[in-house]
Amino acid sequence: MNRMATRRDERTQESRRLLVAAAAELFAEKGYRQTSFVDIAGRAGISRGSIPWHFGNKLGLLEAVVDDQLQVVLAGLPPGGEEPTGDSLDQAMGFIRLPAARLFITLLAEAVEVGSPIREHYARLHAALRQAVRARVAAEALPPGTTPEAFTVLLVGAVIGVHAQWRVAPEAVDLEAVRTAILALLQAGPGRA
Amino acid sequence: MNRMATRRDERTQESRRLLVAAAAELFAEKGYRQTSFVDIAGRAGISRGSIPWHFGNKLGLLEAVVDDQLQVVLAGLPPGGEEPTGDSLDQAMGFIRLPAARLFITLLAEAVEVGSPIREHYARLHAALRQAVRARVAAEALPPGTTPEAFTVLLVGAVIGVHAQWRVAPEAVDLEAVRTAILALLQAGPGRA
DNA sequence: CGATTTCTATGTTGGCTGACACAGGCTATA
DNA sequence: TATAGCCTGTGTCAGCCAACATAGAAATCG
Repeated sequence: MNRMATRRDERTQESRRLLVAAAAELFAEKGYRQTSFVDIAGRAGISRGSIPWHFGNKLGLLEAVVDDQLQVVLAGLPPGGEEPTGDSLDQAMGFIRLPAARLFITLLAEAVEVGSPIREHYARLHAALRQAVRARVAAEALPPGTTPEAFTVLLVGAVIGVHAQWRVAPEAVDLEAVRTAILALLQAGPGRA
Repeated sequence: MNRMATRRDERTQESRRLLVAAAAELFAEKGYRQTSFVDIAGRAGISRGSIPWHFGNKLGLLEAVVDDQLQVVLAGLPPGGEEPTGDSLDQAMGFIRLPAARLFITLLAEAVEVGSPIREHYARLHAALRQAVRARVAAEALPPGTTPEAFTVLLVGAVIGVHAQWRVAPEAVDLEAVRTAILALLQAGPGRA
């Protein structure tokens, strides 16, 4: 039989929630590497030492943030979303402005900036995109002149935006691929952390 | 080579000091069993959970209190103490009013009250007294009509008072016997703890 | 430049807090 | 007198905080 939820559990979940929320905001604002534990803890109103305690290390926090935001995406559009009006990827790009999408774009852009081996993950991300938009959007409609790096950034944003807008079934999006790629990209780069 | 004292050490020692001081006061006021962790923690301004954390259990705290107060006794009289003026145990009894002595008296009285097997320790305490006052006071001068329990209480108080007043050499006082007896007495009795 | 110091940020850990589990005593009810 | 429920108090432990150790970057010096 399952245990009842205790006040301890509630406190733990609340702390994690606050930290993840604060980190998501700051990562989107300043990027992953430019955001320190002090920044996050200050915004969340929790002590700095609690971050590695909860998430092991900074990458663990990023992982929690990514997973959380992917869940936000899966939850669908905000109330009042209208029916899709087009099927080109350019239109899908418009939805990159969604907060969750903004975060992923920022993270990917940062990965490119710090020189992560983004090409290694290109194929996988591309496959994820194709799988996601196969039903409604032709992946071939993407602008062909962009560099692989920028292309990938756009792809991920598109995966998110397309999914949110056209309500592609969750099974159709290989979110695990997106998640793995983002984490690997930010982990690989050299830097102060 | 020994490590430098850190702020952590200081905090630990300060917390222990506050708790021992608060416990010593409350034990002397209300007795050992009637004093709860909440009482002690409240007076010390420290959380209740810290007491067993620092001292293992309530008896560990009592042990720390006893040791601390014995050290106070060993430290000698307050400045300005005059030379001893008498050598009877009755005079020594006057010093039972010393705060440290008051604590021990209270603890022993409580041990008697809860029915600890105080007689088992009588011989040892008596020997401690004889050893302490041999140089200046005749143990045989004690009032002979008192009950063994009250007698023991008085003995311990006298050990402390005599020592403090006449500056008996520390080696002459079997403080370990006093300490052991007090702890054993309070530990043995049945009670709510 | 290279060496040295200072600064900043992360990861680790000792110490503290308060929720929880449990035991023993007390009270109410039959 | 039994029995059940309540209350009080101790001991344990997950969670949190902040000091400490350390590494890498940046600044400063020779």
